[in-house]
Amino acid sequence: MRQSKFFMPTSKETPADAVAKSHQLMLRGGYIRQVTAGVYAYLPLAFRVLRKAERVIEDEMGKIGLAEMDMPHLLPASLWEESGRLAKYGAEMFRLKDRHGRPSLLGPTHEETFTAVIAKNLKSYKQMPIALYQIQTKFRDENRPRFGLLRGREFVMLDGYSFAANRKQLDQQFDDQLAAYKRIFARCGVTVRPVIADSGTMGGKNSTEFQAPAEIGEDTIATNATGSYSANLEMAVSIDTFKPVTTAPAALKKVATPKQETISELAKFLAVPATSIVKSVLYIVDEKRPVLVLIRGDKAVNEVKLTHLLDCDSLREASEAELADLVGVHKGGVGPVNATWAAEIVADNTVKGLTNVVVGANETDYQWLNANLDRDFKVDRFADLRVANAGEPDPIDHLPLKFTTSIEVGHIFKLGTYYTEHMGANFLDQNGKTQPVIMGSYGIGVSRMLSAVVEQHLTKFGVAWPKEIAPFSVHLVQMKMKDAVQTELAEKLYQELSTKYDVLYDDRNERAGVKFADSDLVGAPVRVTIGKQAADGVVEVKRPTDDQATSMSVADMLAFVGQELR
RNA sequence: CGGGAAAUAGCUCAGCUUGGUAGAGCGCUACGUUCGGGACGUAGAGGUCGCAGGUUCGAAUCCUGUUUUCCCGACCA
Repeated sequence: MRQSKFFMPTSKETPADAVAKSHQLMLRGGYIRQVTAGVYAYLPLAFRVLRKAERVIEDEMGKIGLAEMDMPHLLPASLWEESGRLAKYGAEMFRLKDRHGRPSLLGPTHEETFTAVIAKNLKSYKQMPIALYQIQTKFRDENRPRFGLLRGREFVMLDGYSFAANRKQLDQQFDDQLAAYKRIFARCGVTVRPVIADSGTMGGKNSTEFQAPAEIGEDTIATNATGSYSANLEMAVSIDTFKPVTTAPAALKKVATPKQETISELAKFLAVPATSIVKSVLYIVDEKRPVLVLIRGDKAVNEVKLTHLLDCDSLREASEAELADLVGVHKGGVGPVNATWAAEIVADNTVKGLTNVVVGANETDYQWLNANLDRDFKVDRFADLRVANAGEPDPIDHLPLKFTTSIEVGHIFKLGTYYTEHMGANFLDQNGKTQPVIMGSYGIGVSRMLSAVVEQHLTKFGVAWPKEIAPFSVHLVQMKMKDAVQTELAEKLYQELSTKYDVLYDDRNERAGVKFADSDLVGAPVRVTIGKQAADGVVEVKRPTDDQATSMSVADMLAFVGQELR
């Protein structure tokens, strides 16, 4: 490609709206342009990277025997009614009506669509195991799109679905996907950690996210030093190292704690450690059931764990208005003693073994002292409901957990029979018995992965693209367009290199500084500069991570390029 | 969805407090001088000041509404 014909509007200045480095780089480098919030035009550079990443995915999917296909983006809402997700998916979905008034939507994911097709066309165990995938644009009306391609309202995703007649087949399919995903990320130059993850409201097992540690990111992962344990913070389990001191139960006593709304304020006011306070948080479950959650004062409630325990579709903290209505107190005064308004009281394991604790008295500005479990309040269920803390021992090897912000670039899990049961995707097994098809679900955020790659491969002035997905493999930069000797050599090398590699030839009549700066933004694995030494058949070679270029003969350069791009 | 901020030239921003008819740098065009890390000079093109209404002799500036974008949080198969 001749750069004079290419389109990459670069700029010196950083756009004001971009915060993430990857976002800035892609805007400055002319990779993307925003069209509206969370929606971007992929300019030629980004498009090339995207296409190459897709080719890597197609290659690896082919290796594990998956056929690629393409589902429609425009879907009837009725499909989602069948699965029961129309209401659950809620505001995230782009909904529209066609001219006949039929409710429709733009596909945010395609479990339903695949299951519907399978339900009609897969009838025998002999047709399984089988798995299919597609790479296409998804639509999600995100509340808050951000960081460029990291979270868009329109984004490119690989989504794959496996269909199995039995658990063993599913396990094999899952393992194949896991291996393929590892190869895909390795080839795309993304450093990832597979972590234990939540599988969401539709259930599922072995939920594994591929997390790319980066400076920015929307997730936090907890890992130990050896990597024997790594989990998304929302699922992370850690060992509580606090050892409660048991004291003889003392008499319950009500004390005034005016205007003490938080645990730290309360601890200071009463001169007790936070570990002697039991925090009570009222949750509204599925918009109707008030559930009181107890946890030791120094810990925080993990809502994902709580959702799993309660097996609910939604939950949220009660609002001040609801607290006033149900309990008659401000936040901070809620407690488990005589909490008759709670449909259920659940507690985190940290509450076990505590004696003579401080709890809210269900009266604004009053707390009970010396409250004791079973004597003064009851707990219906105990479970691990807390957010793990950095530094706590992991549950496998008891090594301290380290927290890292990261980008979720992939997610695979064993979905099971949720959709197939709801949508009647059944088959006949060897015994002629009807069974629901067992599904697996696999996804990679392809456009998001671009952000992750850039975040992980930034250089001082630009980016160093991994060779398999670099927009160009070689950037041929001619210093002086008016120099006939340079032009002759450049044209010759352009032809020669183009037979084997993707070459961008900077044939623009620009100053050296402009060319180098743009070249840093293109981030090709090898830059070949044709300058003053062209007459001697000498060129300069530089990789994005090299501090300076190296002069070498054309022959050496060709060998070097071959080595680098092998 | 809650909280905060912003919207003026293609980009980055100033001007607004204290109303008087639009500015800078970069980019763009032409010419000249330069020519290996985003050159310099001269001359130019380019703006419904997000939109609507109000106050006023007069509004980028003050008031009201509205739209959009960004940030923090919540949410996120």
